[in-house]
Amino acid sequence: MSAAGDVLAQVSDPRLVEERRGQIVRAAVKLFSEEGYYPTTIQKIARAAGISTGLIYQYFRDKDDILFLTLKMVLDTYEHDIPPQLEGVGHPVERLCMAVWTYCRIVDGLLDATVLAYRSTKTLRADRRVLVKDAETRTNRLIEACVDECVAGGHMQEVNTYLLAYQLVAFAHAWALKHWSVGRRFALGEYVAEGIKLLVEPFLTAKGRRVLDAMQARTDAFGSLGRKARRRAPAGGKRTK
Amino acid sequence: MSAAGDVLAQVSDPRLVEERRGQIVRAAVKLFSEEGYYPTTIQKIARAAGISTGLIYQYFRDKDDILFLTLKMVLDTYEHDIPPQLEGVGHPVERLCMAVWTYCRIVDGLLDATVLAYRSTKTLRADRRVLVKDAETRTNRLIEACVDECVAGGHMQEVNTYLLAYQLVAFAHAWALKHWSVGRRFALGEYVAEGIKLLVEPFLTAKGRRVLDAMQARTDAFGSLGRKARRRAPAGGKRTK
Amino acid sequence: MSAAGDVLAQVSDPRLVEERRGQIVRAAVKLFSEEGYYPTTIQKIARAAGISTGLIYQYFRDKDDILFLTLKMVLDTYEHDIPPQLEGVGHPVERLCMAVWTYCRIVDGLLDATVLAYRSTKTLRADRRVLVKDAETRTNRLIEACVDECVAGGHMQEVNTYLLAYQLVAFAHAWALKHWSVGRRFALGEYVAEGIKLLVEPFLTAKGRRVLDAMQARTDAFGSLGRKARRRAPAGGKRTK
Amino acid sequence: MSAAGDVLAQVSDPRLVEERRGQIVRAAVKLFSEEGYYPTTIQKIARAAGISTGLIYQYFRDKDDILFLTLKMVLDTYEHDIPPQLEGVGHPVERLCMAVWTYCRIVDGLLDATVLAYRSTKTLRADRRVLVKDAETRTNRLIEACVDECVAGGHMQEVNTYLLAYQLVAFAHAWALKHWSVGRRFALGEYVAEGIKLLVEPFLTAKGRRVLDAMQARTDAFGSLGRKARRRAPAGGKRTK
DNA sequence: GATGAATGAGCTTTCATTCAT
DNA sequence: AATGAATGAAAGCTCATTCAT
Repeated sequence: MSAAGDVLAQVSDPRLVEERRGQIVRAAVKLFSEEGYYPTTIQKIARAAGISTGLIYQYFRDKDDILFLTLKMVLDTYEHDIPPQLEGVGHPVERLCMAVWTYCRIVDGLLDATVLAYRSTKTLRADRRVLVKDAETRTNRLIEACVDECVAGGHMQEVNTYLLAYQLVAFAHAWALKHWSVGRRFALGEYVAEGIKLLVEPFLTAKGRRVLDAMQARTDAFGSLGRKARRRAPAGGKRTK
Repeated sequence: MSAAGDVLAQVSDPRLVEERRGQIVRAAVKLFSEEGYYPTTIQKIARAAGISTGLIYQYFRDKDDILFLTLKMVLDTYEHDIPPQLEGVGHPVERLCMAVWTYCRIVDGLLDATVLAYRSTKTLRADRRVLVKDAETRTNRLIEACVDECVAGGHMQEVNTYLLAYQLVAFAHAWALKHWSVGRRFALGEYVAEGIKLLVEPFLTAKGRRVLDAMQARTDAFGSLGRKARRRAPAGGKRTK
Repeated sequence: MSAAGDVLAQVSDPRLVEERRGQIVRAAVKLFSEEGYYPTTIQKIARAAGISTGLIYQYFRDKDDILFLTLKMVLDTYEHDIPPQLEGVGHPVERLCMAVWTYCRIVDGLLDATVLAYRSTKTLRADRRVLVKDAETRTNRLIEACVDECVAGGHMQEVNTYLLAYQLVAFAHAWALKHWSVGRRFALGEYVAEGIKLLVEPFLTAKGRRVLDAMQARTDAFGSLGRKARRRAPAGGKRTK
Repeated sequence: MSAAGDVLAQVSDPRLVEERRGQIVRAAVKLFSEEGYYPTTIQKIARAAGISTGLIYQYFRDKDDILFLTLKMVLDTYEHDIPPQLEGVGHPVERLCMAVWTYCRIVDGLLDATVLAYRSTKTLRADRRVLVKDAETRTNRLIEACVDECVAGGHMQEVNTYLLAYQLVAFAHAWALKHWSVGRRFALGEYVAEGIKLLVEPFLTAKGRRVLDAMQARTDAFGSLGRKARRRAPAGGKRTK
């Protein structure tokens, strides 16, 4: 737990460490996302974070360290922000849809950072890379678990849940990776609705399908959101922030 | 037509230009794929290509130029290697399956290079980036066209062909991007077979499904290949060469 | 008297100044000796001294200041530790031998620090350097005086006392400077005994020689010490502490 | 022979390597000697050598490499310049005197560089340090061999030849190390003459002494040189060059 | 008096690019 | 057409020194 993944700080006050690292990582996410890892200099990060160059090295051992925490932050967001949204959602099919919807929303909020994760994971030192992949695997399992529940409850046919989960994740990621194309054609809500139609609906049993229909009737689920989203993001610019 | 995408050479003999560029790009694909764009130095490329540093600048204006041609080579492979495989394949469903299968095989042959495309497209100068995305779009259209044919022929239900094509492409890419996980669980043939089950079969009409069944019975299509592939790649670790 | 050599402190209480400086210089001697002046950071000194970085600047104006006091401490040890050992020793020849013996013992206790003095004197600011050299000169004079006494008393032939003193000092220093070679071959006592044979005995008059013989017979002077020392330092690797 | 001590160059032409390294080392000897290793920047060395910063790294792996070759150059000068001077000198006593005299002359020509060797050997990486010490040992053996010959020929009493050789070396080095004091009092020739009186003469047998007397009568050996030298170096400035 | 977080100048080193040969 | 030595700007990182608390 303390081995490869730890980023040691030279400053003792934990509150300060927390705060400064936040400052730095926020600046780094933005810059790495916009320009990439290598073109982003420590100087630029420092300036963007409003601190001096030297100070960065009180909180990170080297540039790789910054990238690691930056990617970890993104991956952790995926991992930690989905479960709370599922709380209280009882039905497996609803849970799955909510998971997909939440995942896509998170990606939408971390558009550039998601692209960054794809671009820069390989840049990390090998031991770090493993940790990032582990985090990704855990997030996949979250989705996979939802699919499993559906199958177990007889709401979904027997499918390769591992691959279907992967495909759902790929779908969410594509919102960021291919945003230049996909984002021009769909609002987020529409995108998610189409995704459900493509990657969830076909595998539902009659029983499961009824749940989905009911759910959609009840909430007009993603349509409304979609229309809202469309108004706010027709062009598709940077939105990491 | 000659504007952004052209890579000017200072050498006049076109045959030589062709040859030298091939040498250089082959070396670059390998190195960029393995270590990434920035850590790969021009000197390393020259050494790997068996020529001198200076000579590279007779055939490329700068390092970005090399990356551009390198990515273009990868994208062009996608674009150009699929159609010949479809030639003579008459039935839309068969064509679609063959397209997916071919795409995955190409990706399998360019594992690292595919990852490179994801990592480094954003590194390109903006005008170049557009050209790469265009090439990607054209490849997508290839798949989309197959899907369209299926729908038009009544072999497939009405679906969002654009998105389905995207999902199929994402599926092929995932073989490279998530090879560390997927490659450990499936042989290539199995992977493709599962993909068809997940992203093609569910949308087929009864008519279409019969074609697929017949096809699979006839060729034992991917199963055999899968078994063959399995023997050769149990661990996972194919390298672009 | 207060010009170049003074190291100003910002703290008023003299007792405290004394104590803190002692703390700091002790840490500095150790670190400078082990790693050299430049590789030793102020932070390391502070940590080794058990105080904060900032506090050092309350007692020293800058890093050069610390080096100065550090070297001064070493040089002062030479200068101040010899005379007490000569007290009560009446005969010039005995005094000379005792001086050499004491000098070597001091060097043995400050092995690394002696090397430090050779390495780092030139690093000092010019005005400081002079002071260090003055201290060295005074120590030399101590030895020279002993030689002079011997000559004056007719125990030693007319020699260039200045040079002989220098050579005796060089002999003592060599115990530290060439310890990697000399320390492997001799115990300290043997080394000193050989030094006397080489640099004192040859110049003694018959009269002086008799004194030396008597002295050696009486005390088995350095032989015993030599044997003792040999047991404790067969390998060579005494560290300043 | 090729292990730790080798300094790899990235340039292939050996003549060029030789020349450039000479340029660089000459500049480095001068600068390291004057200001010390750490305060001398690569930029300064490059400027002094009349080349660009980057070029230095084509001929040296890092700064430590430069220091190593610099010190090696000094040590090699000691080792290689003495033997030729002994050629044709037949008598052991004459050979010994000539060796001492030559050593001192070499030191005189490398005043600052000799000081540098004392200051900076410890700065070298451990494996390199050993090589430098080996070179020093070999030079010592040169002197020791001369002493041995004298003893073997019955020209010198039985003495600890190892230690006597060390003292003679220390004597030569002192001309550089304590030049601020010694150089003010003696011309080089006088210094050497006094050294012979102090460290050679006393140990000669009657037979050996006669040779020395004859030699001094014949050549007025160092006196004349001493006077010459005195005129040229009364103050004692930097003379490395 | 004491702390230690913060600063920023300055260092070593790399590498895309040029150009004399 | 080809070489590869040479350039120098720019990067990551360190550390003496300061100063708010």
